[in-house]
Amino acid sequence: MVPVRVRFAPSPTGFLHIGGVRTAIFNYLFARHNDGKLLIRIEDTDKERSKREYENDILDALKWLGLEWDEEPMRQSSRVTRHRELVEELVENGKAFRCFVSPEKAQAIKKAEMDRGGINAFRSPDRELTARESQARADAGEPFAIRFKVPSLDVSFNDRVRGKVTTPAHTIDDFIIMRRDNTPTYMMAVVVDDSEMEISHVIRGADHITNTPKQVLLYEALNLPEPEFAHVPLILGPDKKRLSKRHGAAAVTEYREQGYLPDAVFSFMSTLGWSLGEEKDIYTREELIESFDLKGINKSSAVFDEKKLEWMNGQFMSTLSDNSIQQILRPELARRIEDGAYPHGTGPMLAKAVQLLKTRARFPMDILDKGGYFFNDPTTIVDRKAAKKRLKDPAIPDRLDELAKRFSALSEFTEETAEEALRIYIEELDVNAGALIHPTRIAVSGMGSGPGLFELLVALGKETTVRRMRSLAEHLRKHGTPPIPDDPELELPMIEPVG
RNA sequence: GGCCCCAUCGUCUAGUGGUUAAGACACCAGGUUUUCAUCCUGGCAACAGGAGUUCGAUUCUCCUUGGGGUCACCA
Repeated sequence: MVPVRVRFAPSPTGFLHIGGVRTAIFNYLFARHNDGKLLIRIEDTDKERSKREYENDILDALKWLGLEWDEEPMRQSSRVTRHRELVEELVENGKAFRCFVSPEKAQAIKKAEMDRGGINAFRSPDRELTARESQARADAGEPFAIRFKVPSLDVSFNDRVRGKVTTPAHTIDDFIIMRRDNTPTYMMAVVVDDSEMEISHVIRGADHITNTPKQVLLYEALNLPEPEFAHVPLILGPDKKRLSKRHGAAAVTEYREQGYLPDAVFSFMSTLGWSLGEEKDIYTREELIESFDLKGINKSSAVFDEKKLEWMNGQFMSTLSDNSIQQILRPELARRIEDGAYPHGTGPMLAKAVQLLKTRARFPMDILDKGGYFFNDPTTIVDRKAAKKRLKDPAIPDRLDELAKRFSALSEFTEETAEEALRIYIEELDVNAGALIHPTRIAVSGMGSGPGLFELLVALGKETTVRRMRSLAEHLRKHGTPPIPDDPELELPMIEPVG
């Protein structure tokens, strides 16, 4: 049994895409499950488009997801000498040949074949040039690329996901293995590198499926053992088109910025297109490593459902300790205090905000974004609907004032005493509890919904509660309407430092 | 268009030659005289179509349809 060695081989021509991540995850899982190695190979043979910044982005994204690799990442460009050697070898033993046909001409030949409805792949007119003539033209300085001389036998390989895949030889072009500028192409480089890196299993996207027969041909010509192949189905957008930048946040780093937890993304992507056959929705990293198997990979492509990812993020959030959520939020909170968005000295409110809001939040940042009232007096009521519905009774200002007065008189301000005070008052008024509870919630938080009222009041403290209630009462009396934002599109409450 | 691949609720998936075809997300309705963005309960909702094999097909075979991939001197 050969040791398991797999590789993730991104090309640094763009940011790491959420679809690419799944391939990386499958490779990682397969390696860990089998006590094998995961290697990274940067496929940068396209000098024009490869950028070092993308390379860094990709590596950062992998680290963020906890996809630790073994051995140093390798750059394919560092191996061109070796690639050339083997190209040369293929030319010498007649398995590849110099092709002097210009790119334009080759293109025209292919187009002509297609136009007449032909089914034959490109066969270079130069494939049967004698060695001597070929050499002579090269010596004369005529530009050439090197093409592989595709044999006439059909090619097949065994795919661990789809089973046997067979391709008729006449559908495979005499493909280029070295360009006219003397640089080896991807097709040549992958085969040589996978072989020399001793890759046991090539796990990659299904978009590579049609490349595989060509690579198999190369393995045979080079007399190298083939790895196992597993082509995982592509991920689709909601429109059933292959997932791409057009579908919104596609770069992994964007998910990180949006507040997705690495474990949630990891778990979600793992179970997209793979399943164990049991009714379980959420797996931990350990469980995934424990049970991952190529057999569980589906044949059909899957649509990426961001709503479900969001939900899962919420699930993972609730497994996090208050402390680690605070940890995540602390830098941003510090920034907001620095910017003056929140007053100094409000840092300690973070613990309370996290405690009360974490089960309701799907992203850590929700706690800050929707819980600004833990740090600041609300000056407007963002939830217009709630404001209109809950504050229309003209008796509300007086009631808020009266309740505030009663709260203020409490020697101990606890959930029990606060609730008792409110209950007594509603009984006196002979109204529903909601008639007082909702206006109070809006007064202290500016929101129509949130944590249970009494725990919220206690978390904010008596002083703050009373102040905010009186402030809303005053506004209502003075203006006759709730302080709703002028701009109906306005989403964030206007913030003013606490006086 | 050629070639390759795929096909169970809107989405992700489970499943079997005979099942009330299961779960999750989403959605809807309740659980509230304390909201919802948490939690609980319930509901809606699928075997693409047509032949064939079979006592019996969602399951096996073929065709059709639909979807995807790929057809670079990119990777």
